Amino acid sequence: MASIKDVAAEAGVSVATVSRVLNDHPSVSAEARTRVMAAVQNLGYRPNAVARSLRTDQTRTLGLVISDVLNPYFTELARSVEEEARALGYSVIIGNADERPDLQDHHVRTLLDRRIDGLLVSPTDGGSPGMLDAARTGTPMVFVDRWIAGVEVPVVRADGRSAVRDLVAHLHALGHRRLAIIAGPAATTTGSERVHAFREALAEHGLPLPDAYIGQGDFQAESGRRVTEGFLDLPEPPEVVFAADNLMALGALDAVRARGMRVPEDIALAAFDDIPWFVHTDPPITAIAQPTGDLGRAAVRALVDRIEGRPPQSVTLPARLVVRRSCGEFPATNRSES
Amino acid sequence: MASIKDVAAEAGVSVATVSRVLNDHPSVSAEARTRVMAAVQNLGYRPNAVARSLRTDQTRTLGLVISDVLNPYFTELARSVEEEARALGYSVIIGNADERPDLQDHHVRTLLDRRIDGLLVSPTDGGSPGMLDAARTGTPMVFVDRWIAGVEVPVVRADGRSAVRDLVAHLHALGHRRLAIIAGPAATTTGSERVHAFREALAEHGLPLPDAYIGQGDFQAESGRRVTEGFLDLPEPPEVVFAADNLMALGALDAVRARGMRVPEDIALAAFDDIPWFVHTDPPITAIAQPTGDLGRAAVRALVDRIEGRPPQSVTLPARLVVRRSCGEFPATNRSES
DNA sequence: ATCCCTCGTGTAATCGATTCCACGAGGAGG
DNA sequence: CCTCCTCGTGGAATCGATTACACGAGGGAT
Repeated sequence: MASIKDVAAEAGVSVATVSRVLNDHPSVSAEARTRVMAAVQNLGYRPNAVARSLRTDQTRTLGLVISDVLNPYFTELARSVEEEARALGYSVIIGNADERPDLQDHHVRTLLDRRIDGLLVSPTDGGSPGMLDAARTGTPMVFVDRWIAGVEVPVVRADGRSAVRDLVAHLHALGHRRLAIIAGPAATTTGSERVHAFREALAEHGLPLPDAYIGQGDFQAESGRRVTEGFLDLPEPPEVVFAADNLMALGALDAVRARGMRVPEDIALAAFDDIPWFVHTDPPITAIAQPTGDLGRAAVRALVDRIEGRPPQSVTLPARLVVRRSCGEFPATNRSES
Repeated sequence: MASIKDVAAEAGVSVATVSRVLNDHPSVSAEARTRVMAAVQNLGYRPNAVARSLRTDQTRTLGLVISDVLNPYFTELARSVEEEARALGYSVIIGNADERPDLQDHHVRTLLDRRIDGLLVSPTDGGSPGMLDAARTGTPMVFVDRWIAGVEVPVVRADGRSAVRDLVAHLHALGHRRLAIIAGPAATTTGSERVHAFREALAEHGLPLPDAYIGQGDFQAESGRRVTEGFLDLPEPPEVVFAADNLMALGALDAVRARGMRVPEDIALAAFDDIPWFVHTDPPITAIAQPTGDLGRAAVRALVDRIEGRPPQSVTLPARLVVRRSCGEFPATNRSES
């Protein structure tokens, strides 16, 4: 592969001049410029990003460590992150933690070894050692979706509290009183916050949230199935199951169906995170939709601000309730479909 | 951030010795080794992958350019690719082409600039200039899922022909005679091959595939919707719509539903590519399942073989039909569910 | 005519690693 | 006791870029 030296030789100038042309530095004669351009064309020369990064100490690359690529919410997030980053002249390297702290750590370390300019993380647990190190040693970093308390890092996330309140009001109005939740891991903020918001919303209607109605999941489909089976085995099973993410809702649906029961006649179902398929499931699933694209874009902007020396800002965007049919229906009401 | 020089100073040895310890070269005294290890610990030193890559001319990184991250098929593929690559000591950088040739080219170029060791591509079109260049100049490369004729690159893909034959037999047995297909872009192999296989299978039953029953889609949901509307507007609409990927099936479902029609009573639906949600759609969708994980792993192994100087092999794995309820039901039959 | 700038260019240092080569110490063999 | 290896080590070149510094040519002001 042709290097800058080859270009210099071909154009009959020094490597310094070639470099100046490539980075369009002002003091290069028009003649030298055209000769260099021609040589670049002839040789099909492309600058070696590795060498450039070594010298300039910047890679124009962002790392994104997400909890689970198979979760449509995170893939949409990844997509918007890449889009915005590209618009700002950065590339993105995605690391998939699969909800495993050790994998998360592996990716953070690998990304740091590659000297990425900044890191976007949706932490899987309370913070793996490598990640905390990175935050402490001053690697530009922004948390997205989930965050870790006590770490000085901007956070870009959705606030689901008012949407959860809307959901509970909706369920209450439909006559449901025994509501259960499939929670995410308590070590994640989204895991604990959603339970918290749910409990508070229930309290507003004078409803309890007994321990038996809090199932411990891990944001994966299999745990949704397992927890739902537990609920159905209870002497007094809940009337509603609220899954804290879309994959656990999928698992819950599997479990309900395996028992030959129907949604919403036998049991109602709602989920946090909305995805296109929820419109076509049987029945269409009522969900809380996050402004995923906006979240991703805001996170990139915050990170790039931090990298380029501007003060980054934490951002919180509201989520909203999308009512469908999985919790039952009013005789006549206007329901929204996305 | 500490460099190898700092470690050398701290340990009281030369950088050469430090490097030897790090790459466990045999001729280093036990004493020097422990001193270096201690220094590494103290300083929290991590080798700079950028510098190492510049010197050794290898990045231990694979590039993966996929057609659309939002398509669950490709995200599953990406996941298995990353997994296998990690097991073999490589990282993966994913580029999302969004079915756009210009974006595909952007990613191929960016990845090449980063001097990745090899490239896994699922080409969006007949081959963008950058990609053909890469293939010609000898960048280790493997096509996955889709490929380009006439380019000397190993291909790892699924063969859907027998599954399509099974599907058509199933549809025929259910009494359907007017079968339509929503095709992918003709420039992609998966776009044209699936139509071809469908047409051949129809011919075996003496059924025609009129032009009006071939809709031109682009593997995105919106095109599935548009094409399906066209089918429904026909004087004699088809009895079955076969979508060449899962997103177009989603669009088709949208269109059918918007007309207030039901699947399979009013029109049957089948799709290429199976995804977990198809079990829970209304109705569950009959689909052709590819061995996605195996495909991803085989592709990585082929690419790494090529990179490390072993002869790479093309691989073709069979896809299989998964019958559900979206095409209608027999009075009594054994249907499989995943 | 002299001085001083500005402009275009080249030489060489540098980034952080790897690795070839040279060198000295010590042991084995004659 | 001398020679020859082997082993552990360090010096320095190298990968491909960027960039500080030096330098010579040419133009404007005095």
